[in-house]
This record gives sequence, C-alpha cells and structure tokens, in this order.
Amino acid sequence: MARKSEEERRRDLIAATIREIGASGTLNVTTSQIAKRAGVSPGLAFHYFHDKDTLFLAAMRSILSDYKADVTRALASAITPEDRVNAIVQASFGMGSFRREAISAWVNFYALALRSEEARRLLYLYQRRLHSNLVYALRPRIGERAPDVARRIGGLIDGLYLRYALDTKMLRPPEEAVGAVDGSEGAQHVLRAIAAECTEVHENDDISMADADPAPMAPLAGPQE
Amino acid sequence: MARKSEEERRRDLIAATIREIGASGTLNVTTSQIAKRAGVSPGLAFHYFHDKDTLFLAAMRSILSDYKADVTRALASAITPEDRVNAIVQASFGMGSFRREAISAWVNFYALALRSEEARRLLYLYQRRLHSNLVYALRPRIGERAPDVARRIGGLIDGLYLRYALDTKMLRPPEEAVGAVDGSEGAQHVLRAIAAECTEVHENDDISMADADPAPMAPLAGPQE
DNA sequence: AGATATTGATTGACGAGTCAATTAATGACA
DNA sequence: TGTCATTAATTGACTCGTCAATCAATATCT
Repeated sequence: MARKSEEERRRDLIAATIREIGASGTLNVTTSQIAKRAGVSPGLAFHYFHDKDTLFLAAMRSILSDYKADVTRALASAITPEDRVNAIVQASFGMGSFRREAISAWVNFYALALRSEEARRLLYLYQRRLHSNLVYALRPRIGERAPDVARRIGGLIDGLYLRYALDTKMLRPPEEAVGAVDGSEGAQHVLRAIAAECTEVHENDDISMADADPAPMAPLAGPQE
Repeated sequence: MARKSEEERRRDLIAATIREIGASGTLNVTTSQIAKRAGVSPGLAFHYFHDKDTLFLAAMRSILSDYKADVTRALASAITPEDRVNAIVQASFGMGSFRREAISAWVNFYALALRSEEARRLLYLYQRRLHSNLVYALRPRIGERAPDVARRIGGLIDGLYLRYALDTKMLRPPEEAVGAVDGSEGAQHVLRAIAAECTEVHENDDISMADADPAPMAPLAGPQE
C-alpha cells in the first residue's frame, strides 16, 4: 500500500500506453517511454503487467471498452429502432473514435490480431457486439433479414472507419483543430447504405453460412471484459 | 558483372520481405531474416534498398501491383458492366488476396500508413483505382449515383476483407488446406450490397463533399507505379 | 516492524546500418 | 585461346545504439 492504488496505476499505465501508440503510430514503443509518460519508473510496468504484450492487450481492452461506453451512451437516449441505428453509427464515427490515439490503437490492434490469439478474440468480441446491436436495431424494420444485413453494415462501418481515419487527418501530430477531424461523412454513408438495404425488395434469402447468428448476445449486456 | 541482375535481386528481396512479414505477422522482421530467406547476405539488402522502410514500401508496391494484376486479369474476360462488377469483387476476395502473406502485408501496411506519408499515398492510390473501377462498372446501371455508391462499396470491400482475413483462418502457419481459406462469402455479401444500392428508389442526392470524384482515372490505365 | 509499492541501474540479447575485403563477370590485348 | 586489369556485385564481421526484462535496494504505507 504505497502511493497509488493498483487500479489507478494500471489505469495510468494503460492510458500512457495508448498515448504512446498514438504518438508513434506503432506498437514499437518502449516501456521506458510508457513509464515516463505515466510518471513511474520503467520497472513498474512489469510489476503490474507481466510483459509488454499483456500491456498491449490491456490497452486494447481499454479502447474497446471506451468504444462500448460511447455506444452505450448514445443508445441511452434512443427511443425508436431508427434512433438505435443512428446511435450506433454516430458513436462509431464520433469524436471518441477519431482521436489520433484511438485511430492508431485500432489500426495497430488489427495488426496485433495477426500474431496474438487473444487480440483476435477481443476483435471478434467487438464484432459480435456490433453485429448484435445492429441486428437488434434493424429487426423491427426488416425482420429475419437483419442478421444478414447487419453483417454487411458492420463490415461497412469498419471499412469506412479505416478510410476516413487514414485520410491524412493524422498528418499533424499536434492536436491542432481536433474538431476538424471527424467521421460524420462516413456516418452519412453508412446511414445511406442502411436505407438502401432496408428498401430492397428482398428476393433471395441470406448468404451467411449456417451459424450466422449462433448465440445472440444480449445487446450491451456482456461482461465488462 | 556479377551473379544476378539488379532487377532479379530486388524481386528476390521484395518477395522475401513479404514472406517474412507473412510468417511473423509483423513488420518486426530483421534484415538478416529477409536476407537469409532471399539467399543473400544481410548487407545486400542495404545496397539495393537504402534502408528498411524503403524495402517495406517496395514490398507494399509489389502487393498493390499483384492485386492490380488480379483485377486486370479478372476484368479482361468481362463483357457486360455487371461482369465488370463481378470481376472486381471476385479479385478482391480471391485466393490471391487471401494468402497468408498477402493478408499480413495488407494489414501491416495499413498500420504503416499511420507513420509513413508514402505508405498513405500508396494506400490512397489503391483506393482511387478501386473507386474508379467501381464507378466505371456501376455507371451504366445507376448513372450519376455511381460515385457515391462506389464509395460505400469500396469501404465495404475493405471492411469485409479485414473481417474475413482475420477470421482465425490465419491460425495455422503451415499452409495446410490453402483452398479452405478464401473470401467467397465476403464476395457474396458485397454483391448483395450492390444489388441493394442499385435497387434503391433514390430520393436524395449523394453525400460526398465537393470533390467526390475530382480527377477520374482511366480505369486500370494508370502508370505501373 | 513488517509489508508492499516503487525505483533505476544493470544485464544480456538483438538489430540497423557500415565498410573494407572478396568474388565474379567483362572485355582488352596478345 | 589465355592472361590480366577493370568494374561491379556480394559478403559478413563489426559498431553503436536500443530495449525487454530482472532484481536488489529504497521509500512509503499500516
């Protein structure tokens, strides 16, 4: 029981990690940099997180959790199903997700997923939650087609997010004009795609293989992870 | 002069780089590893490419060029506009793009774009070409809405590619059952999204800001880069 | 005092990039 | 055809810096 609580230290170190990843655009950040940014000595990072990968995964969970909080907040004031769709899309392209830190973290965590089973699991978790939220919001409008459509909309969100996030907005490391950087155009596109999917005449059935929606999650009720 | 032509050596080194990136899932590959894989000494990599980033960018150009070749090949036998759409989608989700090497390269190059202006430029070039091809193939069906719709379809292709590419197919480093790994389901989804967009009743105009399609490229006729 | 958090110097390994030495090709000349 | 000088490719040992992880010492709590 010294200066700060364990929880607080962990938070500080995770925040510092994310900020370093944001500043460098890479996972090539040293524990010294992170520790310095967190205002502690290098050794402490290894005391709380056994090694660097563990720290990265904790940072990833934090980013995912931030995103989840954004979505939850946006959904809280949603009434109609259409509101819900809007909320999800707005959160995905909102200021929270377009901070340089967040962008850098997301992109690098995609890369991390190539070599880390756990990172892949976390990414999958995010996708499932997004899918589940979309299905829930879309079903009133399009019924059984919802899972199939949600799959595309989820993909579209990820793809457009990447595009707008890398659109030379990150060029400037200084946080000048943070407000200028957002993804509202991306959000508009997603909403239009949804409109198109919902208007469609629907002739064939859905595409997805057997388990398109094997074990539907309660929307936003999963463990904090 | 000596053993192999410059061009051949560069090709070997680039190929080795991509294979190493594929094997490790990271850009954290050493020049020694690359050189060994290419069957040359470590020093030679620096003779042909001034530093490691230059080598990475060359590898990225190679990946982009492979993809372009896939698209070109697929387009060659396309007759109707619909054929053309199909060709683009099939190439994007074909075996070429779903080799472990290619997946690892793409994902890591997205991350590279965060810190390398040139990588961002190359990525942008790819997006422009894709967009241009899509517009050309879609215009006969939907006229002036094509650029707007193409933007979404382009994003959807990227997003679904990412999802299917990271879908724990990469789990197994050995190339067992290469045939089992492809993105045909992703392709189906994209085609369905296009169908939906083309069916739509179209009430409002497009979203994109002013220069949605500022300087249309001749489809696939750009410089080799 | 005892327990726990925290430090920071240290270690051991590794890696990017350099460079002087070596090797192989080319062609000039007899 | 054979020798040799020239040019260019190729090598691999080396430098210099860096970094993940450790650990004995210290500071701060109850």
